[in-house]
Order: sequence, then C-alpha cells, then structure tokens
Amino acid sequence: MSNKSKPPLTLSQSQEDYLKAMYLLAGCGGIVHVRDVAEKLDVKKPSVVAAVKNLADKGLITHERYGSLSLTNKGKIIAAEVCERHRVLFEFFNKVLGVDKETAEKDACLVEHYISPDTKRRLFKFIEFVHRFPSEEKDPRWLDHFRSYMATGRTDICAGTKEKTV
Amino acid sequence: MSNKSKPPLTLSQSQEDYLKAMYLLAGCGGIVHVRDVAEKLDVKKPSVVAAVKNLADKGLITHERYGSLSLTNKGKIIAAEVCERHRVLFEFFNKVLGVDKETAEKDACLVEHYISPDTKRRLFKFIEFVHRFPSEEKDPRWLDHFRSYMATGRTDICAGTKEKTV
DNA sequence: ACTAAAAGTTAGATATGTCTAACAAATCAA
DNA sequence: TTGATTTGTTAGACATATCTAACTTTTAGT
Repeated sequence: MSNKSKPPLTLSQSQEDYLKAMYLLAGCGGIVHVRDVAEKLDVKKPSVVAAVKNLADKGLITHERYGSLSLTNKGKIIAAEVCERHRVLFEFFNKVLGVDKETAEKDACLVEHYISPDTKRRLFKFIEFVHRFPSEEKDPRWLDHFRSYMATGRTDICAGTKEKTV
Repeated sequence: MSNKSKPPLTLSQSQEDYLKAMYLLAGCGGIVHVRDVAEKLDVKKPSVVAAVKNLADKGLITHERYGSLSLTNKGKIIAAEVCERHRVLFEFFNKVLGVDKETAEKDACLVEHYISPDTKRRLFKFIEFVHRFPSEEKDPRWLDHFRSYMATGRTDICAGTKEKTV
C-alpha cells in the first residue's frame, strides 16, 4: 500500500483556462491542436506548449509530440466542472441580476476560478429555484419586483401590491 | 496641455489585497507598519516592501523610508471600493445563498477582485432589495422558499403550502 | 518526391510576486 | 547611552506565465 498521499491537485486560473479551452474545442471527440488553443485564448503557441506540458504532467491531458491533444477522463471531469461553474455564474449574472451578456460572460470567466464548491452548488440551486417558481414558464414575481427596483430604485411595489394573487 | 493620457490604473489581485489590508489596518487615522501588513496578509516583510513601492509609484500610498505607511485620498477611494465589493459579495453568499461565514469570507476575498462595476452595483441592489422586501424586519417569502428548496430539494412549497403561514 | 507553408517546439527574455539571508535603522531597556 | 531587539530594506533566488526569434517537424500542393 503506497503511503504517498497525492497532492490535492489545484489548478491556477491559467491552467483552468487552458483545460476549459481544450475541452470546449474538443467538443464531441474532435481533435484539438496547439494552434486552436492559442487562438481561442489569444496567446502565442509557446505559451500553449508550456501549459500543455504542465497539464500533461498532472495527468489531465495527453499529447504526443507534434501531434494532437486530448483530455484524459480526469481532465474532462475537471474541465466540465469549470464549465459548470461558468454556466452557473453567467446565468446568475445575466438572468437574475440582468447584467448584459458580454459583461456577464467576462465576469463569469474570471470569477469561475474562485468560487468554492459549496457556493457554486447553492448558486446552482438558486438558479434552479428561479427557473421553477412559480412555474417554468415565467419568472417569479419577486424577480419582476427586483427588476422594477433596479430600474426605478423605488420600493412601492410591495407597498401597493402587498398580497399578490398568484 | 499634456497629451499623455493616464493609463487606466488597474490593480492586480495582489495589489488590491495590499491596499485593502492597509486601509483596514489604518482604521480611523491609525498608523500602519510594514510589519502589520505582512502579518495580516501572511507574507514576509520584503514582499510588503515591494508592494509598497509599487503602490507608492501609482500614487495610492505614501511611505517615508523606515517610517509608516498611509493611503492617499486616491488610495482610500480605491480601497473603499474593494471593501465594498467584498461586503456585497459576502452578504450575498452568506445571507442570501446561506453559505457559512468562513467560506463566504474566503470566496468574497477572491471574487472581489474580478467582478465588474455593473455586476457589483446590481448585486448591491439585489441585497438591498432582499433587505427591504417585504419589510426590513424579516426576509421576503421567496427567500424562505429558497431556503426550503435548498434544504429539501423539493418544489412542493408552491404547490402544497402555497400560502405559507410564517 | 520535393518544396513551401503551416504547425509545433525550444531557448531565452521579461514581468510579477513571492521567498531567504544579510544588512541597516530605529526603538527600547538597563 | 549603549547594546539588544525589533523593524525595515536590499540583494538575489525561484516559480509562474507570458513573449519573440529561431528552429524542427508535418502537411499540402504540384
């Protein structure tokens, strides 16, 4: 029985970005090239090569010299988690807070690297909650109220319409 | 008329952390030492000295050799903004999502560096909204529903207990 | 099959931000 | 006031992550 406890495998923001880019570029079984990653992340190829070496050492991707890149199962799992964090944040910023898509996207791209699993989970639940109540069809009334509040800065919705007929 | 347009003055995460630490340590006119900052941020003194030089060059703090540190007005304004972002995020994570204080604190510390002004503003409004509706005394009903949903994963509040007796 | 273009790699520079070790200044205690 | 302790600084190492320039390998066109 090996007593070497594996290190917790934390990735830097940069490393998560590379992994996510490869994951998204790969799509369903597609082939990923250094070139594509460089383009997607707007960095030069040597930067990608360095990152690739890094992630390969961590067992998250495989790479044969002068060949193509692919994610290991472990890499896919982690990349999917990053994407999920991104999605949840984007939804919250855009759908709930009403941040425009472009800004929501940028914020999500940065913030996704830093929220804890618990916060992510709760945010996920929150969005689920928003989408389900009172029905999947329309936003809950309180969200409409919030939007009004954002727009007008006024608090007269509740005062006037206190007991709402749902 | 000088045609040198001033650069937009963006701070790195690290720089914001140093500025915030000094701001909080200074409190109301208190004196801040390199030592204190190092302790607060859990770094060594030479790291603080490097950061101090950096922030002083940007006109955010002043520092006389072997003496104490103080924030300029500009520095105070920026530090206050960072603190505000922190507060807003903490409140949201803790009060709305129900994340435990420690985690909410950690998440806020990281995320505070990355949310855009607009997202911060909306989050601020959101929290204000939560605190005001239906009254300043108690949480809005939908938030109770969300908590239930978090706890039970069930969607039967609206269906079964539509009009909840609080 | 050969050559030119494209893609990948290496080496080495730069920037940031951290550290340790050694040194300098200030403060404190006797 | 002087010597020890604390505090601040400098120099230099290291890690990460980026870049450019030069090189190698692969691919594609003819």
